[in-house]
Amino acid sequence: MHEPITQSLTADCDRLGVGLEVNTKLSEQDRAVLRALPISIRTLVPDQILMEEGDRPTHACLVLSGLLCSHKVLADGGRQIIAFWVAGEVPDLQGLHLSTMDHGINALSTARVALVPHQALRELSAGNPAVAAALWRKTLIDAAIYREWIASLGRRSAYGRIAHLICELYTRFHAAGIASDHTLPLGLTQDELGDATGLSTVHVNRILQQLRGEALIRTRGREVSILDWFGLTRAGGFDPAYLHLKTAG
Amino acid sequence: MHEPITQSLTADCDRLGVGLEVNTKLSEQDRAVLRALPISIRTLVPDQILMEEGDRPTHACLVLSGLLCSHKVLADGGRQIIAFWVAGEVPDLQGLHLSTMDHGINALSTARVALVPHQALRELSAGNPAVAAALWRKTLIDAAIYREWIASLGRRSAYGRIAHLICELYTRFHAAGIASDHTLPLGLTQDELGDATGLSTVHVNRILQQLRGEALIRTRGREVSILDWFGLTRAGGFDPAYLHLKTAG
DNA sequence: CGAAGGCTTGATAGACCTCAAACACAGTGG
DNA sequence: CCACTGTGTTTGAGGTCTATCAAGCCTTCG
Repeated sequence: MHEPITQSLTADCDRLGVGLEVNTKLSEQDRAVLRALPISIRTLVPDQILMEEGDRPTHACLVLSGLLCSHKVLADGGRQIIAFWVAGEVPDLQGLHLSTMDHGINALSTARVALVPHQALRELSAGNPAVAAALWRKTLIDAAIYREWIASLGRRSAYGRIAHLICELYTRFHAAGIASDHTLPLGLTQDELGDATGLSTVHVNRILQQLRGEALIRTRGREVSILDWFGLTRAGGFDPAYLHLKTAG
Repeated sequence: MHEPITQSLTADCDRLGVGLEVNTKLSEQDRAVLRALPISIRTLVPDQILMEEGDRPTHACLVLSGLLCSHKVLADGGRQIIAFWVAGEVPDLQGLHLSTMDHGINALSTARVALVPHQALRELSAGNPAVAAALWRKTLIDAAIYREWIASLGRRSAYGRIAHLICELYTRFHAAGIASDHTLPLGLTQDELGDATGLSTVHVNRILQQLRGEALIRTRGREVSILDWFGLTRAGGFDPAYLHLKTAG
């Protein structure tokens, strides 16, 4: 917990620009504008709820560190995780133009977030088309990921879904500078993995055993190492085009 | 095919404004700007492909009449429908800021579409913040629908999924002025219904029989009538909040 | 009238879920 | 230092939901 405060705050101020640059090239001027946004920083503990369905937030939330998720709770009490959010991302960017939350957001690990007033972001967008386009583009990429999840949930087997999810998360963590060496500090329980893939905990466990048995992955605690990247992408039918990474055009 | 051309063209020119007004209030001036967009009209036959995964379109497509869908094809040949698009909607609005299509778009019925150059839409957005916000907002609502589909595919039974889809499509068709009296001119085969809900044709057929047997719906050809709206919403766990209709705030 | 596409039905198989219990591990308090 | 506790993981057995296969039927349309 004894982080070098000054350095950390500097990095924090730049986190949105860095996050957007995963997908979009920004000018130094644009990044300066983003650094100037007023933020207040908050620390979340695991499972802490940031927003709930029906809320009408006035601030957007930028993830500085840790992992957050969006989720929906169904009538029968079942939970479905809709999305994962890593450092540099804004889980509730849609709040800029939709007043009421149609899902909840909570922390999955200890996490630090920066709260930014919607008003400040809207004014910035109005005055700076390049930044507005970058933010819009980011919301479109979020939607592209939703589309891939729809395909995954609708047409992939449990085996394929989990393999695909690991591929996606590794690629995104890697692009965000959080993972390297094919090792993914995932921090998810098998229960949460099930809520994301529409499977039961028990079945997630058995699929993970299968993936380990085939020497595609290794798990140590809640960290996943990918032993055979090509094999895993084949198992999940993973093609990163839908992530629209800057490096991939 | 002998439509009254003049009247039709007038309505066509206004279709984008009318479509956006389903979710967002526009000024008369904004609608005038939208009417001034350069468009070229094209007629599609059922199953005709408009765009394929990997394409880099230069025009956006506005649906004037008929039904279109977005879909993904998986490695094993399985198909998942990602979204349905009705009159007034723009299936590939994400193309404004994402250069490469990550999914395909095709017509499900005979359909008329208007092609609008991306460049014209971008310039319009740059010069008119209200219209830009309306377009952005529409892409965010598309994403909200994706989120609901993720929850549906992940956590609802076949029975709930189909009931929910019928509720959603009736609500959207109704908002678009295409359906009324709880009768939905759906025009989908059971095969297509299965591709949207991640189910086999055979199972879709059995679920429809169940819904009919419970007097929730009636089908005549490819038209669905909802006999018991409240019962159907309960069967599907349907709450229209996620559609962010203008009338609902 | 024939052909094609879509709908319906039955039988069987398999994927995945539920329930229940044992096990592993980290954190806590005595 | 060691029970104790709680959370998460693993295992087994049985059941349910949904897929697959195969065939017959019905409607539409040329």
